[in-house]
Amino acid sequence: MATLADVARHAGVAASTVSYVLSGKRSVSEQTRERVHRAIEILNYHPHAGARALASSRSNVLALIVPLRSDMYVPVMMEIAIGVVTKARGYGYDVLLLTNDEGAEGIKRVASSARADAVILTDVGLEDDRIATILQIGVDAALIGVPADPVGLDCVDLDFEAAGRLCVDHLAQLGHRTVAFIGEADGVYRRHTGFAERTLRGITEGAAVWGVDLVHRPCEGSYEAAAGTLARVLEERPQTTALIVQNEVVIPPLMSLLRTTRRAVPEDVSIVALCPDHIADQTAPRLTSVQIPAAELGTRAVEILMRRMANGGPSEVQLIPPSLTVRGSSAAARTGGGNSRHPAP
Amino acid sequence: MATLADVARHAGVAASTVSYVLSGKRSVSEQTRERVHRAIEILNYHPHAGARALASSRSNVLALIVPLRSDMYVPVMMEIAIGVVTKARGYGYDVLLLTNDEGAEGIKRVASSARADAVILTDVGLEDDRIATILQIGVDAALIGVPADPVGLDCVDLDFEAAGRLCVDHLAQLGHRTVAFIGEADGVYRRHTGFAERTLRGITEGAAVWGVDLVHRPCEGSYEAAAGTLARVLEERPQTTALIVQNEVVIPPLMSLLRTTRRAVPEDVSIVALCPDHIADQTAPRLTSVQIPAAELGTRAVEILMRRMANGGPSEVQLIPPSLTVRGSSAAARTGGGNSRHPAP
DNA sequence: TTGTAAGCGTTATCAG
DNA sequence: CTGATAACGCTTACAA
Repeated sequence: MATLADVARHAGVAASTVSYVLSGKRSVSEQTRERVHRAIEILNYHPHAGARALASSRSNVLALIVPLRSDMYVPVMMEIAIGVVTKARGYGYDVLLLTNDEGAEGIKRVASSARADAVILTDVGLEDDRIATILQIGVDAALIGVPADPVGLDCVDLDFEAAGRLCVDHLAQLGHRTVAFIGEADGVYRRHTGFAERTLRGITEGAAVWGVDLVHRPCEGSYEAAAGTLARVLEERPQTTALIVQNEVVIPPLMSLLRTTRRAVPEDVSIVALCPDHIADQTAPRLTSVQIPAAELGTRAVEILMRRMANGGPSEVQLIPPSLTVRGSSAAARTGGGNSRHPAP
Repeated sequence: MATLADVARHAGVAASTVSYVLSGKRSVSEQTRERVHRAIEILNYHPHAGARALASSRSNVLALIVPLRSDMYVPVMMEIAIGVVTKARGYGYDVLLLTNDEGAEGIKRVASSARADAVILTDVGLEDDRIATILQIGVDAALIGVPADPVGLDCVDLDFEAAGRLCVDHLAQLGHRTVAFIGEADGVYRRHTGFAERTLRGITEGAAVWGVDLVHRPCEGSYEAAAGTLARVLEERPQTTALIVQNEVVIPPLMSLLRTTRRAVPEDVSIVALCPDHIADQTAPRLTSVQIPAAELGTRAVEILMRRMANGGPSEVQLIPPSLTVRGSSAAARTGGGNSRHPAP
């Protein structure tokens, strides 16, 4: 492997000049720059990342911490990761992938060993123990998700509360008065995951405002869970005309159950989902949904970090405004004073 | 941040001694080792990764290259990544996440800048341009997937050919004689993705051996695609009694379509899937399936690299034998000489 | 516009 | 069993 010194020798310049050509931190005459570049080309020179990190005390690496839990929707995670990596590369950064089983220790490790310059946290809970570590060691960080107390932290997330409200608004405007919210698995709420609780709040408040009669049912990802939850909802509240669904894996079973029990979507039951667009596009009928902008969450997190590492400045919470796309799964509620075609026995 | 020198001073020993305490590369008296460890504790010392990489010319980092294509099943990718990261940590390695949009350049970059010691490739095609790069720069690599010419390469994959044959065996033994294979999206075959072609070959050969009448239908992930594919298959070959499905995302639409058209699974149509277990468990009835051992692929890739970086030795191709789990979606074919309840008009 | 040289924090060789 | 010390390859004042 050629070193900077080799390049300098070959180009007949000082080592520092080569370095400056590469970093652009001081002006270099067109001539010598050319010569240096040629030498780099010829010798196939690649700067040694470790040496660079040592001398500059910057690793040009971002650490991305992902959960290894399986009760979260994986494709969203993956999309975030892709977004992060792609954006980071645009700034000349690489991305280190950490799982959460190292917990806060992992963050401490990569930060204090200077393996990474900054950290991106995903799946942030309302009370998240990793936050204490971040504040304590003072590593630059961006959170995807908003904790209960975001003071001094850079966060980005979909505005889930507004998203929840948006779902209710849409249904209420269509005349729906009895709505069920099929949510994430119970554990997600017990962990006080921010996005889940905020969505619930938005939906609850929206329902109160519109006078919509609402129930919330957490739901695991299996077919049985979906079946049980749906059956219970329809039995207890046969006048239900609309479903809001936040648990993406439960959408396919839900759809086929409705079909099996001969309830047409959207004629008998309207559905509004909170999910990535490509999920909403894969069902028949397509789902009216509030989009989860996963890739954008990733790229924004990177942008936040780049800004922070350059400027400093005050921390901020970025809430991305939700947008609801009307597709085929929602329609005006069956008229007739809340009666249903499927009255209780 | 405390440095090794600080620790040495605090413990009253030479810097080299501290280094040796950490690496264990030469014996140190119980006493001094204690003192050093105490100093490390007190000063909260963490070795500087860059300095280490520079001095030892090993980064202790693995690079994992993932595709950013969306026509591959994402959860499998994620599971592989989790497996890789977890296993790598066990060996003291961190994992750098690269997307394939840098292509072979990305590999070159991290390898020649010594950002990573070795590379793990996923989504390996039969003819993969990244292989040339790997061989050329001589970086240690493990491929998840097997190229057409694996000479000199370390590979690991599910034995997809055997997996395909296994599916046919199972169905044939149940008396099925007309089978459709719903495969990956057309692009996957056009890219000559190894696993897809091998599966097809296994299925084709199995069908030939058993005298099973087989059609292969590539299928995109949308509901419409699934619907179209299924409709066409059933129209053209109404005597079809079994489906082999390799495209995980079309499973939910397929199931609900069968339900809608009043074909019972497994009474009218048997289904065998090639997919991760948790997918097979999420439908009703649960799917008879050949498991895709995603996490194991990841951990094996790491093990291969660790062995290679330690020993050298000849390269190897590890094909994990498939295992078929019988669940509720497959049953004996309807008897009666291949007649169907749904004859052509 | 360019060169010189002092680190950056480890590892590993060579003595003792 | 332990200590000095020369690399490792690059960045960045400080000079010229």
